[in-house]
Amino acid sequence: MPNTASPQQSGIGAVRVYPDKTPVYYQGDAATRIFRVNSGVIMTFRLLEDSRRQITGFCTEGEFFGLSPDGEHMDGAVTVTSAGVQSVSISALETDADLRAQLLDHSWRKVEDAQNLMMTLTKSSSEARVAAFLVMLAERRKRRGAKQDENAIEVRLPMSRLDIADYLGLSRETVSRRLNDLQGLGLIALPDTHTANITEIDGLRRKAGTVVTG
Amino acid sequence: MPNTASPQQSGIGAVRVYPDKTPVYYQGDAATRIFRVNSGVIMTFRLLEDSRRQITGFCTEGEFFGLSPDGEHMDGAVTVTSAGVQSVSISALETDADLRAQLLDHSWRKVEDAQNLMMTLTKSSSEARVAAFLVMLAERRKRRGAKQDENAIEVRLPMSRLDIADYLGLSRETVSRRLNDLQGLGLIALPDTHTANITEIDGLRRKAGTVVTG
DNA sequence: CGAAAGCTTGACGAGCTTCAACTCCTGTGG
DNA sequence: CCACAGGAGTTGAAGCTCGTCAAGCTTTCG
Repeated sequence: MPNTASPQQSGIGAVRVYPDKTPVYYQGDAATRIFRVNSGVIMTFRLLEDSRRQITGFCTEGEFFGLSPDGEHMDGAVTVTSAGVQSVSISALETDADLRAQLLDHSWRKVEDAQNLMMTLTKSSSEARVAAFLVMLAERRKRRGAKQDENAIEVRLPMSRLDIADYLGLSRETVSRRLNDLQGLGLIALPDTHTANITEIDGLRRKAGTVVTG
Repeated sequence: MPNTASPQQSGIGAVRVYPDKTPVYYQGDAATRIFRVNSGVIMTFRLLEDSRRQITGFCTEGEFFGLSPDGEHMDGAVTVTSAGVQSVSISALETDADLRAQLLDHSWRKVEDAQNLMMTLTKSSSEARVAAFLVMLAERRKRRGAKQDENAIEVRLPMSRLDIADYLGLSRETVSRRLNDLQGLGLIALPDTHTANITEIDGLRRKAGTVVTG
């Protein structure tokens, strides 16, 4: 593992840039480092024996991933887009109290996100799930300070339909259908496969029922 | 709030005993304390506007609950059985490094559990979910040092069928049907509604596919 | 420019939810 | 002591949503 020299900033060590669709670590790997997204999008996922997949999260700028209690990664991580990733040895936790505090806060949020996702997965129709997914992405863009007209939020969908499906617990066909339905209802526009223009965020929220904040 | 004097053990403060089916805190309450189960069973859940419910976990001896990043509880908590609960002010985190370390570890496990549950919820048939639920309870009993014959594990089901349903994302009718199916297959016996005797844990595991460890 | 991968659309069937009726158990009051 | 009411659980029947299979279409990339 070729690690570049580490700029010491708040306990954060080596920085590295990955091309898109590149693994960062594999499920089952020894968990020796903690990761944080600098730029781009990372997704984490778990695999079953029969090669089914649950995507457990899409991580964007500022988010931690790769946390593991037992020294072994329970999920895998790949880049969706090209991404910059910081990492720090897990042993740095011993000495860096600030990092520990950050991680504790972040972990609680992760639990919250996971529970939100559970609500979406069990209690919602396919339409509600897809709507919730779009709302989540819109919220995330807004949080990142993308100041824009409320009535034409452009959301990027760098991941494939199958990725979305495996996140929402649906088939790729259903994702495709529901996206088109929402377009037919005039809530969104789909100029190309990887872009969604939200024209009625309120209507979308109503469809979503519960907002996924993860 | 009648808090008894606090036995200081590893930063854990006030102890309190609740009868069964008693709220410990409500969704939306200010999160000023952190809780830990001393005895009995607690369940945490989230509500939607339309009064649907997702049970996010059943907590038994030793488990923490009520962790919240934003000073407000995102879930509610009630006792399933009569239960002893320790609690400590959230401000104790500042001074107690040992508690912080425990919580960080516990939080990561919670994320893992939530993700396991997600796998179960999205990728499994109703039969697999119910089987996974029973295996989870059996594992938990074993972990608690209940040394017993592998071929007659008695599992208590103190929660209602609806509670199980809301945990597994099913209807109570389906839970009922699948439990009876498993009994018909000779994998379990149901002497009464709140007891399941697992007679073939391996067969049950096979049905479950993925084991829920939460 | 052509091949491969990703996406969409249609038809069909399985599995779960919903609705409804009935049973069982518990507790309460006459 | 028994009748009755209410909640929880079970069981049956019908309907709908979503997954699966299959074919056609579009985008991407060498």
